[in-house]
Amino acid sequence: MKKITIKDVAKQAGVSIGTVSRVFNGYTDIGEATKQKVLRIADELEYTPNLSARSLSSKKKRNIALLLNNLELNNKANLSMDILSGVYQYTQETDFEFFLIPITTEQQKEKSLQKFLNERDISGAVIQGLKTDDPYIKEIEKSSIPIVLVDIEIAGDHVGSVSVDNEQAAYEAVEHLLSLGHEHIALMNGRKEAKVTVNREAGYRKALKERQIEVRQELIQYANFSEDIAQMMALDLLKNYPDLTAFFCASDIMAIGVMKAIKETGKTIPEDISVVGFDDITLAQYLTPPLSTVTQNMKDIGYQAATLLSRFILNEEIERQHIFVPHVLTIRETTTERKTKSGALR
Amino acid sequence: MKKITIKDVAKQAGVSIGTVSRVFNGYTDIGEATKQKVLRIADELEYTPNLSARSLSSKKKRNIALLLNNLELNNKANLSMDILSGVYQYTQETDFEFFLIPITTEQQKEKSLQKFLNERDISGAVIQGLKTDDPYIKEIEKSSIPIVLVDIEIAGDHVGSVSVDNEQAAYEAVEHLLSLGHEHIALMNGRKEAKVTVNREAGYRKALKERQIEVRQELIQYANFSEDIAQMMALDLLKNYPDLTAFFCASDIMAIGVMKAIKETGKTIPEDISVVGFDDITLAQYLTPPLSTVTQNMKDIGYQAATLLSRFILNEEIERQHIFVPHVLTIRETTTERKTKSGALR
DNA sequence: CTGAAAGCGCTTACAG
DNA sequence: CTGAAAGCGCTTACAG
Repeated sequence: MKKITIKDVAKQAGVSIGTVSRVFNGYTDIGEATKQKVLRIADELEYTPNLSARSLSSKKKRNIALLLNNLELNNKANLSMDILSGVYQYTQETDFEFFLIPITTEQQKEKSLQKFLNERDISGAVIQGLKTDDPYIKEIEKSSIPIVLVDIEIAGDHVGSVSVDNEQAAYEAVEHLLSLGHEHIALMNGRKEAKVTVNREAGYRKALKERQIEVRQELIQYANFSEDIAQMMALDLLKNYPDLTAFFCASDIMAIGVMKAIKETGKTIPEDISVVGFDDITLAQYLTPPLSTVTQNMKDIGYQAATLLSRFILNEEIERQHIFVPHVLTIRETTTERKTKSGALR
Repeated sequence: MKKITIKDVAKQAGVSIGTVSRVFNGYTDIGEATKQKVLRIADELEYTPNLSARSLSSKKKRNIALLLNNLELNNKANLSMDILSGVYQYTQETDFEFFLIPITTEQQKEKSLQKFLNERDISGAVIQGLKTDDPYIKEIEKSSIPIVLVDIEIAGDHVGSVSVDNEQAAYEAVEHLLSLGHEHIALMNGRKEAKVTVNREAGYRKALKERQIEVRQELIQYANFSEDIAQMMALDLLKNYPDLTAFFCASDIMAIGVMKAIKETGKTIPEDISVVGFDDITLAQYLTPPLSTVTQNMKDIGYQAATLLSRFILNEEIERQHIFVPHVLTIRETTTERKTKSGALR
């Protein structure tokens, strides 16, 4: 099957290739008759413009990429696919071309972002999974490539970000626990380098402060978003601080570790210890008991990110460089009122 | 930041663009000195060849794509990301370029596979999530595009497939149940149009036959890989056939539905009813009780598929067009010996 | 070992 | 409204 090109349809239709090109690019000053004829022939021949050629010759750049950092590490939580769906849907609705580029922190050291994008004439990218100490962060700050980051905010007039309002969401989660009567609430937090870690901790502190409850530094742990580490740390916490009655975890994955630790010590969830997670990954609702958590709509995050990116690329008016996507606190069965033991604390 | 091209490095290095091109394409008949110089300059300038231009001008095609059909529907099981990792890893290890193309059954009607691939000069694709009644199946059969299908086998000398040995795996799963003393085993099967459905059913039948146990058609249900439908059907089965003591489910997602149904009827797993799933999605080990299931290594499947595809593209010797990737029966806690009631059956 | 040149499949001013 | 032509950034015979 010989590849059919613009020449073939031009010849068949008896017009020049310029004309064929024009009808395919939506030029309006084309005779209706020739336009129809070209379209008909193109259809018969099953012609589609070659995107490489187009992107080479065209000045308008309409390629956007989704860069997924450390895909395999983040795989369990399965958030990337949803973001992908959102970004992809946006490109489908508009006339952007979509590219997926998996990267790793290692690769960032070897090949600049600029190179990745130049290779494919990509005009901007949404990036997920970047940590504050990743090499690309610095590059993004000093370059002028349009970039939208998921879950991490950095400076620059060509860079935006989208996420849920992590501080507010964490605040609500902790406030939920507080309203249930819990006072000694541990925070199982993520990797210190992650922006969300800082924000979620701020929400935790704010909620406690509002209720005039002292923040106990020893109840704040950083488990690097790891189920196993969270489990270990929770075990320690449970052993050393018997007055603990609740955990707020900065990710569902860590909440799973925490729940395992709680069960290990023979306590029950939520009667003895309440747990709130963050993310609402697929797993969350299938845990026993089903996990109360902060639901983020990752597909929406992807869609919004792509939308914002396109505004940067098209040089359109930007109202806000940082977009908050709505979250909701989904209360399932890992949270309940603190049980008041006889001679309880306080 | 001006885009830097082959011309820039040629000028800087004082050579022709042809020479620069040659060093970047690994030609061996280049003076060592000029080669080093070109490389140095290219590095200083942060030059990378533009892939669009390369793919336009080059005759060798080194682009492969992963087509993911109905991504969003299959999202829960989260198998696609693993396949993606596998295919991507292969392209990284070789010098193929990787493209991801999400498609839907709807889109298949509007745009031929050929068109999708022509657009980007893609020489072959691995496709996941295709059903036997999808439009592309016919197109693949009559075209001559190198294609490797995951989980579905079709005819053609330019098409291959990779999957676990579904019949054998199902056989082992059911045999496991049989060896535990179960005799009345329901099969919660998938969508009839899926090839895996047929194969897994064959394995189920084979296992029963070997033990001379009659296959009861009424115990075989097709739940379309849906959790909810499986739940409904299992409920009916449980109601109408009280002698049932085990379920073999053709996917973990359906196993989840079945487990819900069992709990709904007040029975316990595995004491009253044993359950075996298929896939070993992330969820499986977090269920209560953790699900016994057939583990497939989807990343390996992706990697093998890409490997096979490259052989088609490069016109290399193909030993087998269908590759079986090893599976393992992972026994967790949803299966146990059939309890022998007083006056039990048989 | 290396340069000059044709060509890949398009887009887009420029004329008319 | 449409054609002719330059040009996008490369690769690759063809000479020498």
